[in-house]
Parts: sequence; C-alpha cells; structure tokens
Amino acid sequence: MKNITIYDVAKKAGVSPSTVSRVMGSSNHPVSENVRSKILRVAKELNYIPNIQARGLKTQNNASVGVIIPSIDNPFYPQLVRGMSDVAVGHGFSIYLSNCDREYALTDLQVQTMLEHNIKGILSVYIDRTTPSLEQFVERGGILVSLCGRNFAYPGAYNFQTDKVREAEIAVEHLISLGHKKIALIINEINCQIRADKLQGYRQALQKSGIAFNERYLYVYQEEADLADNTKNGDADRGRASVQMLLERSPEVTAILCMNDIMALGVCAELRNRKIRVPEEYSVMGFDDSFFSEFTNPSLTTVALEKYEWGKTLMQFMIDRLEALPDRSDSREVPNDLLVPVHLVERESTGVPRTDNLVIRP
Amino acid sequence: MKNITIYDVAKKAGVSPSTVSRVMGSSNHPVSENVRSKILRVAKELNYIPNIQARGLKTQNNASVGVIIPSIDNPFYPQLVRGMSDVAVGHGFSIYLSNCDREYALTDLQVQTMLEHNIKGILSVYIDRTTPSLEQFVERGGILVSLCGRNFAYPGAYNFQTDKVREAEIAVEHLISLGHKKIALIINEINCQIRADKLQGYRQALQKSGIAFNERYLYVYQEEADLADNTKNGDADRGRASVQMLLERSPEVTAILCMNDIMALGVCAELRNRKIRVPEEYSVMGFDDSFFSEFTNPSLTTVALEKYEWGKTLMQFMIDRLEALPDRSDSREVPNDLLVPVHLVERESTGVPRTDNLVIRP
DNA sequence: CTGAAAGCGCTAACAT
DNA sequence: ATGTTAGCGCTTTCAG
Repeated sequence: MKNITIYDVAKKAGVSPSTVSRVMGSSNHPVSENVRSKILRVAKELNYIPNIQARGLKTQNNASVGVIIPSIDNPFYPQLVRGMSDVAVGHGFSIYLSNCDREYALTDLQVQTMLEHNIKGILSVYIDRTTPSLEQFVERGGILVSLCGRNFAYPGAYNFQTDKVREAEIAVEHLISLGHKKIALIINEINCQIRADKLQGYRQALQKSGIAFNERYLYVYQEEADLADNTKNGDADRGRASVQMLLERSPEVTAILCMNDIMALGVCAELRNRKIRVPEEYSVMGFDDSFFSEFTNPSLTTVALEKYEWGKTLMQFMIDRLEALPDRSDSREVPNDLLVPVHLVERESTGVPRTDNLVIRP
Repeated sequence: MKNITIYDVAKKAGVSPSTVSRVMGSSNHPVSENVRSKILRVAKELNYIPNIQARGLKTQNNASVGVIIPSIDNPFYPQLVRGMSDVAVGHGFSIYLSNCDREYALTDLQVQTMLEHNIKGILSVYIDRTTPSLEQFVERGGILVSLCGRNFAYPGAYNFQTDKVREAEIAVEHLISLGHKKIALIINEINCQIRADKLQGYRQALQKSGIAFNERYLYVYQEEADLADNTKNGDADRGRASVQMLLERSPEVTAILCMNDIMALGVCAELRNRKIRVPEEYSVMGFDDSFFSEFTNPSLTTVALEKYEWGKTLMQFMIDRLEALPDRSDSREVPNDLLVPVHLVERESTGVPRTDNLVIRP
C-alpha cells in the first residue's frame, strides 16, 4: 500500500512532478491556470496527501514553533498558549509544546529535540536560564523570542520584557492607597527573574511611600519535593501553609500580597478556616487575574494581564520573523508597546486596613 | 554552513554510515562496544544533530502523537495533557496538540495536518464527531484512541468509555441522599455525547429514587456566538446567567447541579450577589474537581476525575500500541479498568435542603 | 510556463 | 559485526 506522491499526481495529470510541487506547495513560481486547476482536481481524486517530512527535509525547515513554558498545568499558561495556537494555526503553523518546569536539564533536552526537528522558531515564556542547546539554536540561525527571559540577552534573541517590577508596584500602591502600611508578600523561592522583579517592585513601592521594608513580612516559600507532584497545583497549598506561618510570625500585618491568584485563593481559604474575614481583617491580593478570580468569595483583587492577547501577539511576532527568514538584518530590538499593559482589577478581597492594631490570634 | 550528518560522523570515526545509523537510532542491530563508543564520542565532538525529518521520511513514521481536545483553555484539559505529555516525553515522543473547539471542520483540518506529518497515533478526548480525515487515518493504519467518543465505533479505533452516565448518577444520588427532591441541572447545549450522558444519568438517578423528571428544572444553555470569544472562559458566566433564569422559573428547586465546577462557581457567585446562601438555601454541585474547587468559598462538592492519571494511562496505552505497530492483530477491546474510577468529593457547597418550601425571591 | 535531475539525511535490506 | 546501496517524497536550480 504505497503512498500517493506528487509523481502519481503528475503522471495522472500529464505534467511533471515539479509542476505539481509548485501547485501544491507555497511556491510563487508561475503556473498556468488550467494546469493548476487540473492538478488540484487530480490531487483530490487521488486523495493526495503532501508529505510534510519530505518537504521539511528538503527545505530544512519545519512549520512548527517550539513553545517552552514551565507547565501547561498552571492556570497562567493555557490562555497564553491558546492565543499562540490560534494565530499559529491560522498561518499554517503548529505548536511544539514543552513543559519544562523551569528545569535546566529538561529545557536543554527539549530544545535539543526541537533542533533535531529542524524547528526554526522558539518562543520561551518566563524562563531565564539559557542552555547550551538554546545558544546553539540561535547560532544556527534560529529565531528565539522570549518573554521575560532576562539572561537571553545574547545577540540573536528577541527579548520581550513585560515590567514585572511595575506590576508589583501597582499592587502595592493599591494597598498603600487603601491605607495599608504593613504589607506581607508571599512568594515562591526567588529562583527566577519574574519573582525577583516582583520582589523588587514590592520593595520599591514601599520605599516610594516612605515605608520601611520589613524582612519579617516577606514569606518566601522554599519549593521542595512537592514540585514534583504534578497531580495538583501546589501554589494554593503553599499559600495556605505560608499564611499559617504569617499568623504566627507577623499577625500585625494588614494586607497580604500573593505571587499569583492561586496562592491568594489558598490564603483566603486558610483564613476562612480560621474564621478570619477578608478583607475586614486582612486584605488579600494576587496577580494574573485568573479566570476564577472574578467568581470566588470574596472575589479577588488582582493585577490583570491579557494572556490570550499576549499569546497572539508573541506568535504573530514570531511568524513575521519566520516568514521573513532570509532577512537576518533586522534589529533585535523589540518594540515595547506590543503587549497590552497590565492593569489593576479591584474587587472584594482588598479594603481599608482594620483600625485596631490588635494582634489577631486565631 | 552545512549540517553535520551521519556521513560526517562515519568518515571521522572511520566506519560506515549504516553503523552510525545503528548507533544513533533505536536499532537493535548488534554493534561492537568499542565501535559504538567511538561513534558516540565522535558524534559529540562534531556536535552531530540527528535529523528527525529525514528519519521520519525514511521510516514513514513520526514520534509525535496527535492530541485532539476541545480547548486547552478549559481547566479540565491542562492536567490531562500534562499527564499525556509526561509519559510521551519519557518515551521520546512529543505531542501535537490541537484545540478543535469541537468543531467539525477544524477537527478535520487538524487531522489532515497530522496525516501530512505522518503521525501514527491520535488521542482524541471528548470529541464524538468523526470526520473523513479521521476515518482515512485509521484506514491507513493509524492508531486512534478516543476517550468518550461515541461515534468512533468503527473498527480500528480503541474506545475508552468512562461512564459519564454513572458520574452524573453519583452526583444526583448524593443530592438525593441529603434529602433533595427538586434538583435542577444546568448544562450547556446537548451537542456532544458526554453531555447527553450526564443528562441521562441525571434522569436515571431521579427515576431510581422514584422522583419524576421535571422539564422545568432542566436548564440547557444554548451556546451562541459567545463561544467564539476565546478571551475568557464562558462557563462561569453561563452559570451566572442560568441561575438568574432559574430564580425566575423554578425557585422552588433546592439543589443545583452544574455541568462542571466552573459553572458551579458562576452559580455560587450569582447567588452570593443576591445574598442567597449556599448551601443553606441552595445546594450547588459541579463536576471534575477542578484545582480551585477545594479553595473556593464555599468549597465545591463535586465528582472527581483523576485527570493527570488518565492522561498518563491514555498515553501509555497509545505508546504501547505504537511501539508494537506491526502487530495489527490485537483486538480493539479496551480493558475497562484502566482508568481510575470517578468518586464523589463532598465539600461545603451541598447540604440538606432548606425545610421551608417558600419560594425565594431575591 | 514547464520539465529533468540532483540531493536533503536517514534507514534497512542485502551483501560481506 | 560491518559496509553498500537504494530509495523515502519533496523542492529547486537549471535548461528549455
């Protein structure tokens, strides 16, 4: 049971394989209209299926773009990836998705695989450790577009920086404007740039308002083996655990800023367990405006990102470069107004600080 | 700038290309130990990158498995896909992910693309409209494993059926055991098998308890243009809208069963808006045990599925068949104990029905 | 506008 | 245990 090839189509249509190729592929070589339509008809009759692998082998190309994210099983990414996928599919591309858990070795391995597949575009999100394969990839002319990858600054990479520092500032400023002065930050281990940036934004906003940074209000959750458990999303539990600690160590705090909305959800759940009201006793706030944040009780104040739009923009940017491939001359500068800016979404979980300064003990 | 090929490696190692091929690929042809290690060393020195496309062209194969789901941007799927991805990657496979939105034309197109890529395995989840490409795919010897795809019953497809009917029964039985007799069901348009099954399970459980099915308690949300808006997850809003209708049409209901947890979240949010308490006035329940359901207020009673485990199992099943490819003789019967069963997770959103039978008017 | 022919990099008979 | 060789199906000069 042999495959139908352009040769079969050519023979039946009474033309040469090259002509068939020109019609089936994305060539701009001229072909007369009646020959073209005849080929198309015959191809349909024969149920011809182009062989993409053969094409890729010949053209040294691959119509997939590699997408590297920490994990699709983190509510931040599905929308982003969906945005990417929608524009990719619209342009005849597909996505090669890698869940790398921010792990160095795994990232390297996955990029290696992309190299083996002749992938020419990699979109990397919130990953900042570059790897040998990745460098090799750009050396070989691959197009690397990274979102918030701080160490990707070698030539050849397009580096989108969304301002995570500013993002955190917006949150803290909101809290301060409400009257809060003792603001805790719960965040996972500072092992990537976006977290470092958020921490910096937190400190910066405090400073601007003349509030001293208090180390005791900083809760950095050390990730351990629990990360390996892909069965559940750990951030909520980490929020839970951290708030227990907070209630011991710095109950005088009046607002709790969480690394993301999932963590904020965990924090709210734990407070509720202990019959502590949000926002009356503690204001709680997250980041990302995850899809559930509007519907929780209390609904979550958060800083929103247009994830779906960002995904689309990033992929469009990538495809523009990919399709202009031969032109290696354009600058690696990235227009910084491409991504729609973040904004505060004020909902129920934040309010004025409680007036007493009693230490609340559950 | 030419690529390094097995020929280059062969020359430098002083062996033939075939030997290199046998070492680099997954051949079981014997190669002496010192030749092997020498080749490996030289390959590393030369920074040899195997060309997967060439291999695929030759072997008529592709180490990707196609995964067709409605949308990754629906909280049900990320965990499932993560499970699939983890076992795939562990076996040297990768995933070709398709968000088909249950759309016929798009599904067909995506499968067509998989065909063009020489993909030999397709995993299809909660999709029950088969398409010409899909049939062509199995005709050509492709392995199709579908989860709850009712119309995939043609020979050549492996059909995992999780019992959606039973799943709904479990939910309704729980509600009945609590004392509820007037139970509403909010569900999206019955345009796929899993929804039809849930509806059937709902009716069946009522019947078993001698409770008459009441058409007025059935809220079928007709999906319209809103589906096209990929910007947000519509189910929560649909839950919201439906509960407004419910409060008009059948406020005497005491329990509200929702198609999934997102919808339940929307329902709870709307009830809360109207100062109606859950579960005191209305019990609310969903399906899927989404990651947030444990943390909402009230936390959601739901029917849990082991999404991550299911994904792993499904992919393992697929890879087993793929690696045994030549053996087309095995039966298409699917062991029905492979997927871990669903189970009830009782949390705060359900309780005994309110005792009065007053019509609540917000 | 169309055709002939070379070759992308690999694997798998088949030979040795 | 190793080598030779013939394609897999396509695109793309180059020639007409």
